Amino acid sequence: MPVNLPPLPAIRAFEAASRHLSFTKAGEELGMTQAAVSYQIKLLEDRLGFLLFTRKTRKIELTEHGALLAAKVIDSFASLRTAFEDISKRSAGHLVVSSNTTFAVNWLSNRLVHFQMQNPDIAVRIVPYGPNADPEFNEADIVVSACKAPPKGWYSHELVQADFTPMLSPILLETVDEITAPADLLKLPIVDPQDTWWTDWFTVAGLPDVDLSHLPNSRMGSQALEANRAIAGQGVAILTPYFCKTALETGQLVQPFELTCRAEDESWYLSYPPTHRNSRKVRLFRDWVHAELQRDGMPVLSPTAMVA
Amino acid sequence: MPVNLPPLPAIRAFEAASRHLSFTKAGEELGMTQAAVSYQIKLLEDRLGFLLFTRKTRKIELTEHGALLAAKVIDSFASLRTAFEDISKRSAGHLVVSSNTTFAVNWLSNRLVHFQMQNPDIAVRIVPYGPNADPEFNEADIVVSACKAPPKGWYSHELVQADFTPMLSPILLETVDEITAPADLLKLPIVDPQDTWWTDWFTVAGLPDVDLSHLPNSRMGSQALEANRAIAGQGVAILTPYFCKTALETGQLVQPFELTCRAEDESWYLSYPPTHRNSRKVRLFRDWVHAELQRDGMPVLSPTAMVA
DNA sequence: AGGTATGCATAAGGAGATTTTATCCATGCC
DNA sequence: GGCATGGATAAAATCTCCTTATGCATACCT
Repeated sequence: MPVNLPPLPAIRAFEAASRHLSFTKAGEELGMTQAAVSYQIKLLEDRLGFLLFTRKTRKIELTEHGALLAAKVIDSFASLRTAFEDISKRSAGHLVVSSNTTFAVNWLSNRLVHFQMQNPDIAVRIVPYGPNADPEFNEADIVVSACKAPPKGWYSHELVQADFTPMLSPILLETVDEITAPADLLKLPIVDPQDTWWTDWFTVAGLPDVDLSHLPNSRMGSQALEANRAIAGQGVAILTPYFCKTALETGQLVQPFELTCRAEDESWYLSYPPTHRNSRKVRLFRDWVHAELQRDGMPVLSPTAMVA
Repeated sequence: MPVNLPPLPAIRAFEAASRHLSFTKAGEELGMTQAAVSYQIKLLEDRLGFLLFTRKTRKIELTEHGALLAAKVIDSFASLRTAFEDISKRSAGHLVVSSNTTFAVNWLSNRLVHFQMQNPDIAVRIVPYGPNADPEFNEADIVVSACKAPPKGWYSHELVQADFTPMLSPILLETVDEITAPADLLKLPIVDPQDTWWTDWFTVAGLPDVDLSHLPNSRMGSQALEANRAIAGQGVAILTPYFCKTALETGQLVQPFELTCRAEDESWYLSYPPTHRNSRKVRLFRDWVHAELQRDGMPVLSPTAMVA
């Protein structure tokens, strides 16, 4: 077990005083009075058992021992300072976004490059977020997720509400006679039939009694994967149109019905711990996300709107 | 002006916690509770704006940033610790004795070697003490001096009282017919006639009216030099027999009268600042001086006797 | 499986160090 | 000689920092 150091405030005072060779100046640097520095130095001298400074009139000089010690202490403090500076710089330049796969794949992946170009000094790393996510998400600066409740205690911005409607591949669509009524969907394989969105949607569509529980459950749990299966023609998936924009535009998916539902109690949130409230990198990313959403014509809440 | 560091207690807590990877153990090492460590770490994390540890159940791990920082902080603290250890060792092994020339020449010089042999780990340096002494005496660990009052605030041990009696070279003695009465001394040159000891001695010797003020004054101010002039036959000096022991034994000086005076208000003192109260090196030297005096048959006060 | 022990988080409260304020002193400088 | 500068010191205020007490999660043991 390491040796105990003398009281740290005393060491700090000594460090500053030995650099300035002045208690007054040291006090100014440390934001305290000359008296306090004097007190701390005396404390340290008493502790060590020898004088660190010889007090001449209107100036002080380091004693032999004092000079020896000062050199090393100044050095150690310089190391400490650069250590904290470095880590601060590094932290300021590294943004870890813990994102839901859906958002990461369908939204972030092809836009992130723009953020990078706008902010070349910030290195972004995307890490998965979810029930079985790497616990590394603890180190995330920002979380983007579809949760009923964002991480408690965190600052959260609602991004978009979770709309959903069935989607399928046009190729799959051709395999059936026609899809004119919601009930027609039941002729097709259903991707992730236990997703509660299905019953919600069917209910709104006028079929409150549809029971999908007997169907094999793929339990993908991520729109990104469900969308992939739908694109691959493996079935009908219930998806958020906004996140399928590209697939819809390129004709990989079609939306057979206009009817979309909105989950009132479930939204996409961007959140971050209170400590990041004033973090530049977080602010830049948050504002960038909002700007992107706005470009897409999404009804975006004020960038500063915050959900407690 | 250097960057401000985060609160030092927080850094210290982090340093220990990152070494132990345990708040509890860190607390034990630092002599505080686990709660206090936890508090300090959180403080630091808030200050930095990112987590330093990821809290798993029953153990903690350093985050990426935390690990980076820990390496450097541990390093800096190690430097600090060795700096203080080194200076303590060095201080413990260096003894600066600020001594009156008389004591240094007549007493210390030929005995010091014994102390060195008994304590090979202590390097002794003698520096002059006196009205026109090098201001370096400020760094002295011990002062030996004949003062009416030892440095105020210092711990002081009375060594011997200042006895004095006239001394002269036997060669000088032969140049006069005979010295039988104190008044005979006046036929000889007087070394340092303004030394108040002369009038004191003559008064006790029954010649209260002797006035030496008209004599040329050499103003040596140090028994060592006065003794040298006496040995050289340049006159009669008034000296402390104990410090002339060698010269008396070898016949370089003789003491014409048994009569010695004692300066009631003037003694030889060994003193040291209160901070050295428990210093090993000071204790060893002080006790050694007492032992030497005792070997000489001097009536020595208890080694722990202290004059406030 | 249940109980216990371990390790960290948190709130409230208090003890104590640390800092400030207010002087004092010495001396360099104009 | 008078003023300004720089440090020492005592008393008082402040405000960290630490402890106590408790809760919570979970690993480990029987």
